[in-house]
This record gives sequence, structure tokens and C-alpha cells, in this order.
Amino acid sequence: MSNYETEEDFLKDYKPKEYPSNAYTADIVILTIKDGKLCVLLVKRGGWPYKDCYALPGGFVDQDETSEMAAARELKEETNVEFEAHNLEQLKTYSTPGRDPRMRVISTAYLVFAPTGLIGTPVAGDDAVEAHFFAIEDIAGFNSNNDGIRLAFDHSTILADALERAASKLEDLPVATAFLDGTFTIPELRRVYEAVWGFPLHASNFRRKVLNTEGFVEPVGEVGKNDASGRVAELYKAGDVRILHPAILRSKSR
Amino acid sequence: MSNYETEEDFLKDYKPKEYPSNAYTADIVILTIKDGKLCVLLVKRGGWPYKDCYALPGGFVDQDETSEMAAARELKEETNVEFEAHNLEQLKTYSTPGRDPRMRVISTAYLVFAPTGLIGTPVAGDDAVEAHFFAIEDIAGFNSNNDGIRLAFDHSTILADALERAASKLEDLPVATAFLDGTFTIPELRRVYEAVWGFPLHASNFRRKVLNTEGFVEPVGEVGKNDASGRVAELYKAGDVRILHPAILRSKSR
DNA sequence: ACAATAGTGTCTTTTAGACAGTATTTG
DNA sequence: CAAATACTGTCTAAAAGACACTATTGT
Repeated sequence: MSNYETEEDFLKDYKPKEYPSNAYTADIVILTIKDGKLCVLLVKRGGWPYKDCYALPGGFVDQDETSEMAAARELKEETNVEFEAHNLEQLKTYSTPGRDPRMRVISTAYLVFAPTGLIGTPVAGDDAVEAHFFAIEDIAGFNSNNDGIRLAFDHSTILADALERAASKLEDLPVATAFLDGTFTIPELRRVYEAVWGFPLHASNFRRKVLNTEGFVEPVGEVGKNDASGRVAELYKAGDVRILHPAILRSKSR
Repeated sequence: MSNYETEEDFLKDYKPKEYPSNAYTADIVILTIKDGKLCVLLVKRGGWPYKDCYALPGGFVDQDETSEMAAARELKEETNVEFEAHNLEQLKTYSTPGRDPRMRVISTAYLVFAPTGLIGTPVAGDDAVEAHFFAIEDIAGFNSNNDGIRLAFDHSTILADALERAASKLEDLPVATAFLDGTFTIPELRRVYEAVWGFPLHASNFRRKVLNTEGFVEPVGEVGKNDASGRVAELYKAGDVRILHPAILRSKSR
């Protein structure tokens, strides 16, 4: 029985008891959109285990940092880009015994939306030989024919959870603009929703909903460039609202 | 450089390298409703640190179990009730250095909704001297006057996150019925929403929305008992739908 | 001119919110 | 009886979905 008078006295004498010891890592799901397709940053593994498979970027959490800080640090190391905290969202923690065949590893996954142009050539880390964005539809398990890029560890599960979370966040948070650069057109914004949700939207109804959702976007008063044929669209920038009301609901396939 | 031909060969020779070692625990937020008030199960701490404060139930995750399994096991030990997995939801993982003054502890929190009648007298565990349900409004930091029950570690933060998640889940998942016993009345269901959301609802509009949300509740064809004056309400049971459509939105105070 | 895409307007249906009024119970 | 609570019905406004139509660009 402890008989200390104050917490300071107790802690001064405290010796850690036996407890299970675990490695703790942070994994990051960085999504972006390229050519209208939803993509995720993956690093190719150069060594065992899962040699030649692809993995989410990530690494050990140091003793003096939170998993958020570790995720932000790894992100900087992998992409040379610093992300704001509000775009770095904790997704879920994975603790299944054996998820890493080498040892017990607990991993907290984070979710980040990256604008198409911001990230240059991702930099490969220690264990990796190359890092690239891959279209989700080219990853095994995320397309109809069951081939393509193979993911290491339980990263298929993590990615699936991330995609559902991303689709859900687009509904009531103004995060779709994080995929775009400073100014964008409504059709570009619509293509973000279509890429993440995986089905086409009615262009005119989408436009009305976005403009009726107060604070979602603000007109800039210019027109964008044309990368195909057709009318040139007007430019907007992200508004300052933090919650979309009314929400942009997907109503299909839930 | 590793030159193994197969993953089996590699793992046979593998020796863990140095990595930061962490304690890993699961904490559980068990919510229930008593006398129309939202309550949480807390255990009183008998020893340092945070002696005489109250804490969420929880404990170490064993090497051969997931944090989900640990949460379910702790829950059984604390309450003598087994919960189904779909009522046991991972909330968030907390990793701030120093959150436990004794050592580095990573903790994953879980959220559970308990029916009022199901849990008898909660059983105190090893480090605890008593375990009870406390009204949220009696906990320091969750009421207007800033006194009341004091929580240990970062459990105020965890509880705040849990309450927001609970309020959000009521909107589009049929989880409010998990607070009630097998059969219930619409007014009883409404009082669950009012307790979790913290503001009163229009009784007639609430009834219409619940009945228009297909599969949320099914009539039983009897009437309940009266614990006050007024007309006796009809009984319903939980339906089989997994997502509420249309959702029961709170539209206020978000 | 024609194809393609952006944007406007309109009609219908669904849902939310407010609230008046009726029904059933207790004291 | 009055008070309290459950339930029904109705009106209005917000919002979604479908879709016809106009506007502006590239080829």
C-alpha cells in the first residue's frame, strides 16, 4: 500500500513495474487527386518483410512526441511539405497481434488531404526505395479485377478505413478544397467529390448546393483556364466556415 | 542489406532492433442514462498518482490481444456484462508525453452505450476502491460552476471527445436504443436524445421523424407504464436498419 | 456549325420546424 | 374537474433531385 502524502513524493520513489512493452508507430494516408483519380502516397519496401510490396509512409513515435507530431514529422520527411494540424486527422489505431510479423507494433494512422500541385517528388525514406502516388483503382483489393499494387502489413485495411473517412468528411466539413490549390472552379471542386465518392454528380445541382452552403466558397471574380473544350469556369477560393450547413450529402451507396 | 530469398527465411533470423518501448492501455467510456441524465462509469483511485480522483475504467493490453479485446475484457471485469462488438467503438488514441506521470503510456479509448437497467453494481478492480455511474453534469469541467468530481490523467479530454462522438452517432446510427431495454416508448427515446444532446426537442416533430425513419423502431402493439401523470405511451422495439435515413439531425449548437 | 462544358431556371418531392388541437391518463 | 403528457394534423420553408434550357468556349 502506498502511504505517500503528495503526488510529488510518490513519483520521486516510483519504479516502473513490469508491463508489456510495445513498439508504437504512426502511419499516414496522404490522399491527393491526379487526373481526376484519387491517389495515395506509397513507398516501395526494399527489404523484408513484405519485400517489393508497397506501404504507407510512417515510422516510430519518439518518446518525447505525440503520434500527431510523429505523423507530421514523417510527412515532412517524406514529402518535404509541412501540413497544418487541422488537415492532419487521426484515423484509427491498429493493434492486431501479428500485424507486423517481426514484433508487436501498435500503429496510429493519420489522414491528410494534399493539393495536386503542392507535393513535388516525394523523397524515399530509410527502408524505402521509392515513393510515388498511386491511383486507388490500381491497388489490389480496390478494383474489380483483383490485381495491381500489393500493400504490406494491414495497410489495405487502413487504406479502406481512410477512404470511408475521407468520403464521410467531404459531407459536412469544407475539406474538399484542401485537394485544390488556392483558387479553383466549381467543376474542379465537383470532380474532387466525384473522385472520392466514386460516382458522378449532377453538375447543376452540385453547383447550387455548394453556392447555397454559406461560407463554403467565395467568388474571386475571374475565370480559370480551359484544359479541354467547353465554356471557361469562374474561379472561387475556400471560405471561412468550419462546418458545412446544409451538408453536401452523398445519399447514394451508404 | 538483407539477402534472404523468402519472408520465412528473413523472419527466422530476425532479431528486434532497438526501438522506443511503450506501455499500451485501453480506456473505456461507458455511458448510460439514469433519471434522464447522461452518466459515465468512473472508478475512484485508491493510490497515487491522482489519489482520490476518479478515472475511466481501463488497463493494460496484453501481448496477444487487440485493444478491442482488452477493452471488452476490462468491461466484463468492471461491470460483469458482456457487450457486443458493434456497441464497442474505438474513439481515439491518446499519446501526449507525460499524460501518465509514471511512464510513457499510449492509450486507446473506447465508447460504449449501456442500457439503464443492465448493469448492476459495478465491481471495483485492482487499483480502484469503488466504481459508480456519475452524472456528467456533476463532473468538474462539464458544468457551469467549475466544481465537482475531478478526473485523473487526461480523462477529461477523453470524456469530452466521447460525448461529442456520442452526440454525433445519435444522428445517423440507431444507437440511442442501446441506452434502453428491449422495449421502450417514443418519449423515452426522445429523452435519450435530449440527455445526450443537452437540449429539449419538440415532442411531436421528434415522433414524426423517428417513425418516418424506416427501420429505426417497430411497434410492439402494447402500451407502457406510467411513471408520472399523463397519457400512457405506446411501446416500440429497435428495428433492424444499420444507418438512419433520413438522419435525426441536431441542427442546433453545432 | 458543332461538340463540349459552364451556368440558369423551374418543377416536384422530401424533410424540418412551428404549432394548434385532440386523446388519455393521474390526482 | 384540472394538469400533464401522448399523439395527430396542418401549414410553411428549406433542401434535394430531375431536367430543360441558355451561355461560352475550342475545333
